[in-house]
Amino acid sequence: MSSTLKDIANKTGVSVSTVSRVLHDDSKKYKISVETTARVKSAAKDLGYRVNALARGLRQQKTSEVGIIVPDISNPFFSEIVKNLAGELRKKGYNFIVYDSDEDPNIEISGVKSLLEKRVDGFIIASVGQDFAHIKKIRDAEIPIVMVDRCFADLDVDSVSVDNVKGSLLAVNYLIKEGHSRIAFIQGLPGTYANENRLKGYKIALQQADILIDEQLIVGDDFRTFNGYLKTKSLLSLSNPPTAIFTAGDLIALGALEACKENNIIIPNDLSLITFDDPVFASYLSPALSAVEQPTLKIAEMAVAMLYNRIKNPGDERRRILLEPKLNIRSSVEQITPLINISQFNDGKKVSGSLIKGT
Amino acid sequence: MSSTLKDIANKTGVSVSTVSRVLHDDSKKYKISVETTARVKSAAKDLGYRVNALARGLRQQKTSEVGIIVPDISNPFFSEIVKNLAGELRKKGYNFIVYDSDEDPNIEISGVKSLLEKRVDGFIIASVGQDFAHIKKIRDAEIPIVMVDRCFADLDVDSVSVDNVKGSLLAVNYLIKEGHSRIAFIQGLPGTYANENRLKGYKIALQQADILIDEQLIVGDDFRTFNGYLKTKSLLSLSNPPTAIFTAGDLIALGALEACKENNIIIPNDLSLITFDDPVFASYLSPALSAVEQPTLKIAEMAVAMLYNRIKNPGDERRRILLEPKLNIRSSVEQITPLINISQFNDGKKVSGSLIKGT
DNA sequence: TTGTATGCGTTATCAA
DNA sequence: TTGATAACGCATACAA
Repeated sequence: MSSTLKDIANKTGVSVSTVSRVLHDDSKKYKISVETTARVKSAAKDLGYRVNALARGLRQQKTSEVGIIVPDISNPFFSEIVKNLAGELRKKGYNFIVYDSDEDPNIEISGVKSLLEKRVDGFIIASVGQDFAHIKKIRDAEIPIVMVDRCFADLDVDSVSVDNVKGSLLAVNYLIKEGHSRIAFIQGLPGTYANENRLKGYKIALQQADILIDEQLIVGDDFRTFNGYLKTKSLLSLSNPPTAIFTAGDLIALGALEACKENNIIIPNDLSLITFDDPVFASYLSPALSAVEQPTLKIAEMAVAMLYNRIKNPGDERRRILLEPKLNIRSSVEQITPLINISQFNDGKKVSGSLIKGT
Repeated sequence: MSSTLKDIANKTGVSVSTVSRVLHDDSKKYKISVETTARVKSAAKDLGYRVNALARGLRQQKTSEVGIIVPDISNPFFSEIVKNLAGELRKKGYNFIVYDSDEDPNIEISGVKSLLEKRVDGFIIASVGQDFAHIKKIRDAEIPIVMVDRCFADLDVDSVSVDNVKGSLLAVNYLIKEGHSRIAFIQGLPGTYANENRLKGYKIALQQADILIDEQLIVGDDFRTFNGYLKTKSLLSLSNPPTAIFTAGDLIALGALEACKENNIIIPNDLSLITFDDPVFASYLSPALSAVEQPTLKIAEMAVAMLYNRIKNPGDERRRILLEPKLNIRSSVEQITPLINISQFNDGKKVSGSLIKGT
């Protein structure tokens, strides 16, 4: 249906190359007469010419496309990331293809395969799971790639993420400061970079306050709402339930909220809640949810800048960027009278005050 | 970097065509010896062969890709739509490319252009703005397309959306039933299909109840949070402010909530609020937000089914599907004592009770 | 100032 | 049972 350079050439009586040059606005460069230029341009318009990106990509061995893969585009955090990524890429003249891996490593792998077949010029991936063979393949094929939010400790690839350990420290130290010591952690997918570091921060905070880590209080297996719901239910039914819950992601927190509502648990009176990730609607929740905010715009900016740099300077050293999280205190955490083991905390010798500034 | 059929042919000593056949699992069909088949397959693996989708698409004149364009991927409604669309398309063996038009008609137009250049096999678009020349171009080029959520009254194209008029009737009739008569409507982008029909439903509901339409109470200009915030502020400062606000979208409602909070307006005591769109977090808001729910999964299913059918049977008659909205009553609307003009409503001769069943 | 010819990687047609 | 070859649409080196 759509016309080609050849069609225009036939119609105007010039050669295909001349048409190509004109349409690239290279008329001056090749000293093509104004008259031919005009004739070609008008013919192109008449015929509704549209360049064929497949042919062009094949010929030029590049597509000006980058492939983006995220675990869950309906998760507010990722949809914001994608949105910001989109804006940044547009500025640089790149198009992009988005894949939703649905938190499934296999879908992610097939997404990578498909994008590779499409010959994208680069990748931006928030990876799921523990396995990174497919990521390594991309890197080793010298195709520019940067990991966002989720990356791998053992794989040397450009990456941008928030300092997850610090984020957890911020949240848990705050809970401790408010008198909590039975603090549960509902985690996301175990083994993932983000989850392990958030867990690590949680544990460090407790240790620094000389609070014993109770494995019963570390639960959960993915970043979805239902996980939060289910695990909150079981935490609530413990003989010695927690006084506070820290969730590893916003969707998990939503699930926790739902479980509490069902059980007539009032937050923060009966239970305190704080979460990693700070979705737009956090302040309108009931109660307004205290949360650790990630700098999504900065993450996107950095990711695109790094990808761009990698495309232009493939030889540069790889970098891992860690961005600062921010604690937003609202009203889902209540100060409680410290229990026994908190007395140890109160001589305060192990708690780093600097981490909870801003409170 | 990546190897080609030719590389494999060279390595194995067979022709390119044979390689192609083997890799298509057409060995039996062409009676290619088991030995050659094995040699080719192993060589392909060794060389890390990966089909070049550009070359294939160019040759076959089809890509098995569909282009999706939505106004705002960070809007929960659209991210859900995209997610569901993705799942449905995957089932049918289609890949897809997502575009975020950022509620900007020009970005949408350039998105269409770019996807056309990529030679996608079909489009699914939630369009922004009033102009549909670019959509018409797609249709007239006989490229399958279905519009979702937002479409055009004057353009005959396959489409799926919720019954917007009915959705508004549901919401506003409910408000009226609760005794409200000064009901404001904060609209989205004027001139868009969704907005005009939501506005229409709002007006019909008022007229049916013999409530005078006060143009002062119809405000707003886009579907974003800030619009909701700003317009709520100005509605609140009216000498005769509304007792209830109906917002045309979830983001607008969020903005309204923020404005109320700032002005110390308690919902629903001081003001009732209800919105079109029912995001996942609606029930956790403070207060739980009453909302008109759209069947996002069904919208996605229908859209993909229609697109698929259009690809297979280009000649079929075009259809416009209208899906049923659902009113979810929570706690953001308060019953108030009817004002004067509501007495007219109380003889009830014009109100269709059937529309508010489910309450 | 413009044209010719070649190749990007596939698939499909025809031939052997 | 396999191979040679043309064509998809474009960009570019080389000619003229």
